[in-house]
Formats: sequence, structure tokens, C-alpha cells
Amino acid sequence: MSIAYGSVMKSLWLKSTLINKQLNNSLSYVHGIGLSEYMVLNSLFDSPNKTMTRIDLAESIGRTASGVTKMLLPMEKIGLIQKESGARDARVSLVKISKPGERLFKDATTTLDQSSKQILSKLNSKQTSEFLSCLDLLQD
Amino acid sequence: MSIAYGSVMKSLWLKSTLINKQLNNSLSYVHGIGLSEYMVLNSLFDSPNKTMTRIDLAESIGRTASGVTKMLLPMEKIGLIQKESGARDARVSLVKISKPGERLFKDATTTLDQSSKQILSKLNSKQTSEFLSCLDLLQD
DNA sequence: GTCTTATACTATACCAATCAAGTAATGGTA
DNA sequence: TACCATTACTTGATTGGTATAGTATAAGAC
Repeated sequence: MSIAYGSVMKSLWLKSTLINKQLNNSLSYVHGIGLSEYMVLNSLFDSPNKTMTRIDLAESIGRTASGVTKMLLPMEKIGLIQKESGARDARVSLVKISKPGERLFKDATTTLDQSSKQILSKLNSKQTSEFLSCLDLLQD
Repeated sequence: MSIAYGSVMKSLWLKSTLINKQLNNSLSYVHGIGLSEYMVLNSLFDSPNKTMTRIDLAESIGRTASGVTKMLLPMEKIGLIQKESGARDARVSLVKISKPGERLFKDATTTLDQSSKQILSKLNSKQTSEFLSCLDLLQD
């Protein structure tokens, strides 16, 4: 018998929507940012100079350029990120995570870890690492 | 060393957003419906009388009642579903999948299966079934 | 019967993301 | 040098979802 591939994706869809809501709720309740904003901070924090172009940022979080433009506006207003000029290419506008941004990112990370631990609580450590490697193998 | 729970959820988030887009694209390109609409048809098709209340429908696809109200409007217009009255409780308005709706659902299922197979192509069958059971174990 | 509470929606306003179109800078080519 | 294609955005319209508040019906307490 062949595998019901569609069922796997249906299950993935349903679980991920529910989990998204949950993580968004805990993050926004405690830190006032959503999962998308968290991922922006995460990408910036992990990048070499804690600085990225908007295009790379968009790519790294699976959003469009215009989506990034829009979500960065309020994030800059509350001081989580800064515009960085001085690029050799005058088209690019670099984004840098600010000190307050880093602090919020670290705090939010512990919140995310706690919630994530709860979500994964029914899996043992072997299953968890297998689950992660399966995720990495998915074609997107 | 403890497991980085947050990383698992970050990976899940990123993969699921990318895969959602992809499945939405293939479904809407070929059949004119999105993944949410597909899941509505799926729930209806699987239910005893191919009929459900809007509340149950919302619950089954992880959406709110008002979300369901809105998405059913165009689906009724193009004849994929029908309102069904005659309940003993005058508040509920039952939703039934129509014959054209069933046909489209079956067609869309083969499309979804193909796309899903492609997405899961890097996993062997053991990994795929383990992945599915891990998904089922996630707490939401 | 009537009061209160709960349920099953529906409508409005809002929010987050996309797409499509536009702008400005860059780079390659005639 | 002038032109054209490409790139890195930004803006405006639209879509797909939520939250909140409202309406109608139901159900239980007294």
C-alpha cells in the first residue's frame, strides 16, 4: 500500500496553524511582537554584522519584500531595529538590530523555548531530533 | 545538553509557511480554491452525512466562526456547498457539500497528493510515517 | 411563564500579508 | 555616451484572516 502523502500535508497544515496561533499569542502577550517579528530579530541576530538587506531578510523568513517593508516600519518606531546607510549600492537599505532589540530577542527566546518545550512534550528526545531532521528534508 | 526546542518550532514555522504557499499555488492554479477551502471540503466529505454545522467546521479546520462565515459565501456562490435548513435548532445553519463540490474535492485531492509527494520526496517511507506520528503527538 | 445564561451564528472594523505597479540606482552592451 | 535590463526597494489595492459586538434562538432556574 502506498503512503497517503496528502494526509501528511493536511496534518502539517492543521498543526502548524494551531501552533502558530499559540506561539503568536504567548509572544505577543509577553513581549508585544508576533512570530514574524521574532524571526526577523532572529535572522538579524544570527547574521555576521547583525545587519542584513531587506531582500535577504525577506528571503530568510519566507516573506515578500513588501511584507518586510511594512513590518519593519513599526519595529523601527519602537526601536527594535535601525536603518543603516553607507552601503556602496545606494539602492539597498540595510537593517540592523538595536541593543534593545537584542535584549527583547533574548527574552522572547526564553518564552519561545518554554512554549516550544510544552508543544513538544509528548515527544521524547529521539523523536524530537528525528522530527527536526525530517523538517529539514522537506522540499519547499 | 538539552534540546533546542525553539529551533524545532522555528523550523516548523518556516517550512510550513513555504509549503503552504506552494500548496496554495498549485491548488488555486488548477482548481481555483485555496488550502483552506480544500480543508473545508475535506471535513464535509468525511463527515457522516457530508453535512456539518459552521461551528464544527470552524473547529475542524482551526478557524473562527466568522472566518468560516466569510469563506463559505463565495463557496456557496460557485456551488461547492449548500445551505441546509431543517435542523431542530433554529440557530444552526448546516452546510453540505454539493455534487460538484465532491467532484472538485476529488480532483483537488489528486493534485494535493502529487504536490505532497514531491514535498516529501526526500523522506523514505519509514521517515514519512514517523514524521506523521510526530505531528500527531504535537500539543496544540 | 419569565429571567438569565449560553450558543450559533453574522457584520463591522481592523490587521497582516500579497500582488502589481512604480521609482531609483546599477551594470552591461552598442 | 546612451540605452536597456536588472535589482532593491516602496506604495496602493486587494485578500484572508481575526476580534469584537450584535442578533436570534435555546435551555435551565425559579
